[in-house]
Amino acid sequence: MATIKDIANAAGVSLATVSRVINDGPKVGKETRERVKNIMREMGYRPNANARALVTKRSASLGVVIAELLDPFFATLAHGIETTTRQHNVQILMSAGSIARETELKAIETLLEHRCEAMVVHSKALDDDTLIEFAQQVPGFVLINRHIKKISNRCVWLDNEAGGRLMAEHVLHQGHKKLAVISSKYRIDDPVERLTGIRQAIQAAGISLPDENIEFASPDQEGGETAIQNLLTRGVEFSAVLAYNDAMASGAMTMLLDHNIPIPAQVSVVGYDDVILAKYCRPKLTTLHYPIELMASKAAELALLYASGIRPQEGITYKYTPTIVKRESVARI
Amino acid sequence: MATIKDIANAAGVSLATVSRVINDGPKVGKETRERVKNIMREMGYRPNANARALVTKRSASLGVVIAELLDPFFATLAHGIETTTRQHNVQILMSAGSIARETELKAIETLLEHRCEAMVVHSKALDDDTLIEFAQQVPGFVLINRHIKKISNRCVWLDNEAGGRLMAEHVLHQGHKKLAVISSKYRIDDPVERLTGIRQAIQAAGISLPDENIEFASPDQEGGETAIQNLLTRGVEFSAVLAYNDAMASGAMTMLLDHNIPIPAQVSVVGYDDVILAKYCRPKLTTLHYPIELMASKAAELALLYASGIRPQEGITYKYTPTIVKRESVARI
DNA sequence: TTGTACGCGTTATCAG
DNA sequence: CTGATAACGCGTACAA
Repeated sequence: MATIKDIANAAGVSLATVSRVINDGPKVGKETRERVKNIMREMGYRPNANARALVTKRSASLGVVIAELLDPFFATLAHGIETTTRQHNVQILMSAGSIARETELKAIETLLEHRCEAMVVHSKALDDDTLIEFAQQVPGFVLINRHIKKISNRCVWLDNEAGGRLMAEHVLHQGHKKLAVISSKYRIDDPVERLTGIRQAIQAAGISLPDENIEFASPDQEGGETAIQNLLTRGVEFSAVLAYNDAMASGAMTMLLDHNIPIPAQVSVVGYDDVILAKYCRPKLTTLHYPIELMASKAAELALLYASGIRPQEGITYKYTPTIVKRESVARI
Repeated sequence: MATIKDIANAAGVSLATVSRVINDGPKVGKETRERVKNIMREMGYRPNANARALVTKRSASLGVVIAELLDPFFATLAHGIETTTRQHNVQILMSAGSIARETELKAIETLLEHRCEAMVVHSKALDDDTLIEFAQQVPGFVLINRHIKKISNRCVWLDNEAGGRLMAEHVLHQGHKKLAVISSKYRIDDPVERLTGIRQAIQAAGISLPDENIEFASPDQEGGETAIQNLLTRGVEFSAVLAYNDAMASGAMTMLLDHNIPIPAQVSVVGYDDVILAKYCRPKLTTLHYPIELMASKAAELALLYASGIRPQEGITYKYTPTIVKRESVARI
């Protein structure tokens, strides 16, 4: 592959001149510029990003760490990042962290080796201190879907508690008194925050939520199915179920319908996230809209901004609030 | 960030020695090695991937070009690549091509600038010659979901025609005689190949497929809805509909159910791709399984292999065939 | 306006 | 076993 040197030789000019026309440098003769450009085109010249990154110490690329590309939630997240990086002509280095300490760490470290100064990372397995350290080390380090007070201005996150309240309030307003909750069995923050919000709303309504009305399972369709199965088996009575996410809600609906329990006629279901399947399943799922694409765009923008030298504003943070999307899975009783 | 030089100074050895311990070089004293390793750890040293790529001319990263991260099909594809690259300790450079000539080209060129010798690209907008040229230029250039004869051994693709035949044969075997087809309005190869297969099977069964029974729309849920709407409006009679993909099938089901047409009691629906939503929608979708994750893994492996210097075998190609997955959306009549 | 020379962080080739 | 030293491709002060 042709180098800057080859071009210089072919054009009968020096390396410096070629470099200048590549970067639209200031002082180059009109005709020299044209001549060099033509030669570059003829020889199919492409600047070597590695060499460039080496000397400029900037990489024009943004590192991304997410849990799992397969998951529609993360696909949406990735998409949000991709659209904004593309506008900035920035490449994405993508890694999956799998919500495992070792993997997440490895992913970030590899990104570090590539010297990308901008990163948006979704980490649930690493502890605060580790993340704070990375944030100190990398100017454009931004966390998504997590809030660490010490580095608030590097966090783009969702108010999960508010979300929990909202979903509970919605069914309460529809007259439901007996609620069931199917939550995630994984001990990360999100499920406990959402559950906390749910409890607040229920308590405020003067109702109780017995422990036996709460099921913990894997946060996917299968988990939703088994959770409902357990609830049904134990004879728990409920007219509404609040799910940890849309996948669980979908599984729940499947299992309820399999038991000839009509939705929402007999039981209402509320999801969380508003991923694509919420619109696809039947009945269409009433759920909480998680503006993850928007948040991801914001995170990417911040990462790029901070990486470019702008210091993050002190004391600020980027908190988003979910909103309820009413579709067909909730009925008034 | 500490460089190899800093480590050398701190350890009182030369650059060469440090480089050797980093790469597990052959001849280094046991104790020197330990000492250097400790210093590296203390100083938080991380090799600079850019510098390394510059001198070795190898990048330990694989470029990916797909249409759209949001689409579950591509998410699955990306996931397949990710799992195999992770095993090989290879970073992913991810780009979205949006099925647009300019964008796809730009994406590949950026990857080229990063000098990644391995790439798996999904391109529908670029012409054969352009792609062939890239294949010549990049040893590890592999196409996924496309077949170009001249570079067969760089192609991992699906036999779309066979798929079309299979889906048609399935409903024909179930006794259906009046079929409708909802296809994609985009003029890329896939829809015409699938349609060709469908036609072959129908013809072989001695049945006809009038043009008015075929609708072209955007290959998503909305397109599926409008396609069915058009069919219904025009009074076309059919007992089975073959969709271009699962999203369209899902949209079709929604619209049919909205018209109080039970599925599969009155109308059967078959999808294509077997993306995640096929299991989530109700009734669960009978569809063709597109082994895209497997294919993506294969493509990544080939790309890495070819990039490592192994020459692709002449005359070989990587053709996959879809298989029917029977769920609940097709009935015998 | 153009050219020279140095440095970015590594690897690799020689000598010792 | 270890150490100089020359690349790798490019950007950029400093000269000319």
